[in-house]
Amino acid sequence: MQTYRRDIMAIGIKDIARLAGVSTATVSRALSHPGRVSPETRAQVMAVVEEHDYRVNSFARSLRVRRADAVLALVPNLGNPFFSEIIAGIQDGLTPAGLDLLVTDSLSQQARRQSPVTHLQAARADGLICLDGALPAGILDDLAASDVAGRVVFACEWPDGRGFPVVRSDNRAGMALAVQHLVGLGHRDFALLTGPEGNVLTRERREGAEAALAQAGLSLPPSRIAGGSFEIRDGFRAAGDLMRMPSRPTAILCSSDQLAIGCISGLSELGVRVPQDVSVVGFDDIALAAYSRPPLTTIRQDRRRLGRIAAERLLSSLSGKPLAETLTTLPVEIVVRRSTAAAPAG
Amino acid sequence: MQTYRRDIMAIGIKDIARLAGVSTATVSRALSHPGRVSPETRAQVMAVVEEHDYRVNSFARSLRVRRADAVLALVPNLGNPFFSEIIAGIQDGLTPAGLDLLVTDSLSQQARRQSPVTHLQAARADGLICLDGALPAGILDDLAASDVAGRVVFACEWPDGRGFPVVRSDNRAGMALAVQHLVGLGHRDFALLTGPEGNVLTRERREGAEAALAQAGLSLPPSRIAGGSFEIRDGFRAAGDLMRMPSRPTAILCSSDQLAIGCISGLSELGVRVPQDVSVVGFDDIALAAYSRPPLTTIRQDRRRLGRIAAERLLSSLSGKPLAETLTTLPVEIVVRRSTAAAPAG
DNA sequence: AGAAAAAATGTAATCCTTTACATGCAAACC
DNA sequence: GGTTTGCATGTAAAGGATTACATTTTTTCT
Repeated sequence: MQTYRRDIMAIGIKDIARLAGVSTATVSRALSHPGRVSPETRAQVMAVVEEHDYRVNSFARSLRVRRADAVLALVPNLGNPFFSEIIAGIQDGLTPAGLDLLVTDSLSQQARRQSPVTHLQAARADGLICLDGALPAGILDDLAASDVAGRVVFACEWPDGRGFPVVRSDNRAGMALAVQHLVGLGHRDFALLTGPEGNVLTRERREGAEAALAQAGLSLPPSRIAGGSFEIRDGFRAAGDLMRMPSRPTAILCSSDQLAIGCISGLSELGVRVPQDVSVVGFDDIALAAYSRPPLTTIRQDRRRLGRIAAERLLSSLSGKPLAETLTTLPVEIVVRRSTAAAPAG
Repeated sequence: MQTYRRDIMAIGIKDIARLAGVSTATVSRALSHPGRVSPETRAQVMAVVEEHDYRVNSFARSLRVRRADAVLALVPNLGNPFFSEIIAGIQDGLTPAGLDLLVTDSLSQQARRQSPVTHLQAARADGLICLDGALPAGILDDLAASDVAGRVVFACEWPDGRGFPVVRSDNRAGMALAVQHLVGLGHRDFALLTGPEGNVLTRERREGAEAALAQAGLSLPPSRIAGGSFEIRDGFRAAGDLMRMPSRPTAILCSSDQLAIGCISGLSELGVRVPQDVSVVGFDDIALAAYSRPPLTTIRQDRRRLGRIAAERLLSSLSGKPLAETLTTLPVEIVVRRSTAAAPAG
């Protein structure tokens, strides 16, 4: 329990009013609606404001105007650097509108046994951008409740069949691009490294891969599917599992760059050469992808843009504009580097 | 300019009071000081609160108690994943105390032409954890002003000679560890990849390297110092520069893992083998370090712990406890992997 | 010049809680 | 039994801004 108390406001609007010889209403107007006071008065007020370095108390202001001018971003796990770029994009989208950004992760929310909805209900944030598609049903019910409807958008990940507005990358198309690239190089024998069970991205990327393979007359037997998280270490582990199989794939589709890098690391340990023996493609195009050894062929998704668009969507939803479309799908592209090559003969 | 306005609070303390048949004072006490109301009354109030899912309006509350229950973290650049782990640590430190976390980066602060001090003065946050050691002098002056004194702590980076409380890793010792390791492997010819000019970490790590080399009777001529940022691409570039020199170093000290990974990537492009021809050591031990090729020998700093301790320091400073020490230096350790080996003969 | 319209400013209510102080009432004491 | 003490609760005053409405001053128009 906190016990401190700060004299946060040394000086208030009343003091400014007194010093400038006007009423508090005029001070308020001079600051928020400069056009509605005479130039002389404004100058006079501003001089006093500057001199004393006065700032409006945002609590009093928010209380009165019933607006927080802040948005909450909920990340599954703050420690995961994957999200930082999206957060930066959200910040980009919020800054021009003058909104602040609050950040929490699902883990610490649970630790405090509170739902992100609390923040909305407690009026601390005007809206929520949720990067966690795996929220418990109870929380999703809360989010769907009328009093927060129109104040939530999901980005990157999303929960199924709930009808929330979503901004995401085209995960299916991404995997299709990867498959087409590899098929073009003569690969016929594929494996897939998936993300965590139950995750939407895992599912979409798997389905995208399967659809594109089917199109090429190929299929993905269960024995060729490994993974279980987006983390490096599971890519490393999965590489081992895959190579222990009697027949080996020549191409490995990874659901994240981290998986791909771990996978390549694991393959190297086993003496398997990338791309001569096995081609590997990642997903995301994180900064390191271009500099790992070998440089990683991957699917680029513009995470920063994704964050920015999510923020913009939320903003327009907050200002009452109906959303043109509830599902926004951003294009992805393939970046061919050197972790993929023609399938080995035989 | 925002124009929306939300009926953020559907239901207020007055409604709860009416429905429970008590006064607002009693409702408030039932929620914040449960011991000060009779068990029956409390149960009755709680029932109504639960039923209507009431949350106190945090603005009204903060206005009254003059406390935000939130802390602002200022990052140089939100897009840089290096900071995510520190942020997670800060969250860890804040959560038990029930404080929220606001995040901004220096870039968007500048874009909005406002200083982080604004947030403190506007009472939006009780304290500031600053991860940016390169703030302009004007802002540092503001931070040093009496009304925010005791509400700021620097973490990871810090400004020089200002006397702010700082939590940091032992950068000098880290570099010394790296040098000793390499000297032990027979290396005599060193190069250093530095971070951005003017950065404290750049300076501390350079000085640490130079001191440790001096101790071993070695030195670092200016021609052996390259870099200029912590980014991968500069590591890549610097590798090229270094290898174009008439005589080549056998060991490269990098001021970040990103530099090291870029450097190894650049060396590989040039056909220089790591660690057979050149040993490379990084700094930070980011997640990828263990899985890059070759796995990176590096200096581990516990970023999460650093964030947590910074948060705890701030918290105790906010509650008026005088800080035992203004400078907290966390230990680092060397993690030997496979990017370092005995110096090549001759 | 006088009336009407527009602009500038002021007064005071309002946003929602918390909490100092007052009140009432029951238990504890001598 | 009559004070004293202590608990449970209520009343009402902050807390610092915004803004509807009222008022005054200035401009514009005929």
